[in-house]
Amino acid sequence: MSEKEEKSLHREILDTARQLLTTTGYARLSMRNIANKIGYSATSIYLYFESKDDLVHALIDEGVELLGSRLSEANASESSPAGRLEAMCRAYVAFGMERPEYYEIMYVLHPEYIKRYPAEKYRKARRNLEIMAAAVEDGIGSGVFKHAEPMLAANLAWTQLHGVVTLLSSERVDKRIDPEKLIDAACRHVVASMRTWGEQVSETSN
Amino acid sequence: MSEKEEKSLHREILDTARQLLTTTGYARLSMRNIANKIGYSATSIYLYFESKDDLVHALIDEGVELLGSRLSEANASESSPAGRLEAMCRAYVAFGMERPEYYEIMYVLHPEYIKRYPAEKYRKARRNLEIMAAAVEDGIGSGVFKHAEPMLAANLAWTQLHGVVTLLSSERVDKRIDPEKLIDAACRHVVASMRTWGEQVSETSN
DNA sequence: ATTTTGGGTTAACACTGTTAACCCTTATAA
DNA sequence: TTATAAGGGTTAACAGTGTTAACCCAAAAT
Repeated sequence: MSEKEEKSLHREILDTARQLLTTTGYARLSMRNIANKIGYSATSIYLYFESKDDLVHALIDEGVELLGSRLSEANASESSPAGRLEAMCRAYVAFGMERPEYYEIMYVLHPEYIKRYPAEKYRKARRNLEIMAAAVEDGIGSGVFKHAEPMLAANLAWTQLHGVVTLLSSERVDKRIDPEKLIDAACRHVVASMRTWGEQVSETSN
Repeated sequence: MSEKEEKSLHREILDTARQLLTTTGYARLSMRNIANKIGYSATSIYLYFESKDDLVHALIDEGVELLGSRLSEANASESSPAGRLEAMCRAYVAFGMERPEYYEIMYVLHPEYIKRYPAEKYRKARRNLEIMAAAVEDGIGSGVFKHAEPMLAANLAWTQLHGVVTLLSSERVDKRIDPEKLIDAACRHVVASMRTWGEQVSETSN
């Protein structure tokens, strides 16, 4: 409270929570831990946040924003639909691997432990997927991608990337598998599948 | 203690834990909850299990076994490598969607909350992936699949399926997407990608 | 001068996993 | 037969969690 006392407690709490989250992980992000770090009592946090979930939702917001800017950046770095899509895939995985704590509260934690992300805020989160869907649509428009449903395709891509991120960063993938190779395969894979969609409707009988 | 008193407490604890897990989820699986249901004190559980993690590991064992039998069954239900692989994909996702509580403790919970699954037991869990890898190898052998690294391919398939299961069952996928369609796309997709691997090494410049 | 209010506190509740100390019955040993 | 040991269970307690209720005090408003 020496130099910047108008740095509202709301901000200070959020800053400390973020720092605690990124350094020690969600498991050790407790109201009392936050309060201790800033020299207040734990209950004073409730003057600025409805609940711990409310606080975490604010952090999720930051994460969504962060990922969004990464995706937009990747999207702008390439011109072709395929190039844009692949760049975004790599950006998505990179975000997930570099900021596992953010990723955890955003996409991993069970809704049992952390209350539902408010419906209104969903739109911003969904926007991120729509950026990818747009690239898919462009690809379809220019004929390089053959796919009937862009949203379905984008979600399929998302599940692939999400699977790679979560299994890798929870260290469940066999160590004999090179993570970089897996990531690379997944990203190239997502793009490749957009090109060849029609051929796979054939029955898998042989 | 009336009819079957030789049903050891060890078993009784495990049975109650499983029931509690599958009905109320991991979030409400506590030592005291288990103990109350069987009329013992919470600490008596420690006479039969080292810790809560130890107990959960036993449940994970069951889950691994369950999934394993499902995969084997699927593997045996078809003859062609492609058919076997696709059947296993569907079996994997079906297991994940039907038994989300098992799936959660097996593949979702952060190692921060639940201690590392013992290294020795890993082999059994890994066996499940190896069943899938075997189908991939067979496909390569018979020429229908073009892939250099079966283990990498199997892991890539795994990440795709895992992503679908986790995002769907945590209800993070937009409701306008039909879950069945997404699952179907993912499974067909995994198989299809095995057939056309060589073509995707080309640069994504257009 | 009195009242209201904003911003903070402490105490407490109901949980969690886990440990230490104890208790009682049964089986074993001297 | 008596003393000892062991098995199987208990209660009390610790350190931690999110959250609520009651309180307290200084500053602003009436």
